Amino acid sequence: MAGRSRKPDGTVLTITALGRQFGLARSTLLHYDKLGLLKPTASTAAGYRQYGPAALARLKRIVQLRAAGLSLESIRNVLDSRRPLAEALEQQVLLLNRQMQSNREQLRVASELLSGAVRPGISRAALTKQAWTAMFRAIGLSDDDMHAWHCRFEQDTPEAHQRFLESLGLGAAEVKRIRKW
Amino acid sequence: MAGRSRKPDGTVLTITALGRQFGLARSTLLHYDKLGLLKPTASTAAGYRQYGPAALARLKRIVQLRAAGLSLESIRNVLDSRRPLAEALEQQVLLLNRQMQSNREQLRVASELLSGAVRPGISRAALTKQAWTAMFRAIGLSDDDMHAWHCRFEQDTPEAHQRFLESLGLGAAEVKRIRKW
DNA sequence: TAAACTGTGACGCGGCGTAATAGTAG
DNA sequence: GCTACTATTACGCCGCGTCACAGTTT
Repeated sequence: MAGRSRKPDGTVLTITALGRQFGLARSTLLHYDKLGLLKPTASTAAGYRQYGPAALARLKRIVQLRAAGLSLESIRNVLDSRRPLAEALEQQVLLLNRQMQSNREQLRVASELLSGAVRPGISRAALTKQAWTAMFRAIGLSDDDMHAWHCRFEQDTPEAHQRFLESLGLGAAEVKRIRKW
Repeated sequence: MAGRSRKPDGTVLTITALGRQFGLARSTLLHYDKLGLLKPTASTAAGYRQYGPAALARLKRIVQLRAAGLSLESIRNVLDSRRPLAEALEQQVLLLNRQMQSNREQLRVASELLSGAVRPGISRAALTKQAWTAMFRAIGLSDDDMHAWHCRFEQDTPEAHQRFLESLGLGAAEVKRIRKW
């Protein structure tokens, strides 16, 4: 019995079975194998891929990191300890912010074209920022109140604060300035 | 002179010159030609592409629509009147919203992994929404004040209001609810 | 003649999906 | 022998960038 219980999970899966466990297609796992991202634990005499518990655990991490949008190459570097995880994630956050910035810009252009070129003079950033401060004043907040509000936001959830400022279309410089303020 | 002044712009550009006018690479225009998106107006005896005013105008629209993120295929359909512009733009807005949703989700996952799996029970949406209301209360706003604030935001810049609510990670249903409120 | 252009065609990127063909397991 | 798997190889997508090689213009 000790021999049986020593190994907590002796399951060995074929490629399609493993895919089903994670909602992935067979072609995906074939691709990962070819890239060297996820190699099968062993092979049968006929060359069938066999995935053991170790491969299963590795795939779990792969799926997790892909959910954060990391490239397969980057994931491989992290899992093979060629690169610290935190570094890859921080870079990924920067990349995602750039992408969202780009998406916002495209959304703005599409909206403008849809409505037939609205107020092309004033930049959207200024508009949105102005609208915000105007609304804060409308509910009776002074500049000091706004300052206090930013401080609280920054201390509470700095990351959300960052994203909020960026969502106004502000440049990196101004975001930094306000967060230090 | 009448013959000269009848045509307002007789400029004919070579491929690289045209590219410089729009900040595009030669390879880009070669690509557009191959796709049938932008054909040169004429050709020299040696086969050199020549772009006239009409091509210039068309390229201007192409650049504009690409700034909204439309695919080259979609742009071609619009410019060749196989598809109404508004329809393509509306579909593009939907696509961009999906992409931003996806980006937000990836950003959330990346942040969670960075901070070492923080409170996996509570959803990020709830957290962010809670943080927001908490901060509003912290500066002395009542529920009625918040209501008034949302109303103002919605009337002023409904689109920005929509994006702001989505940036909190709220689902489409809740966004709709608040906007109607 | 040399530099700076032009043409065409092919390959590469990322992350797989989709055949096509042939062998294997139950 | 039938069906459901498996293997490998190659091509397609999108929007170009980047050779490589040859001809043209200045």
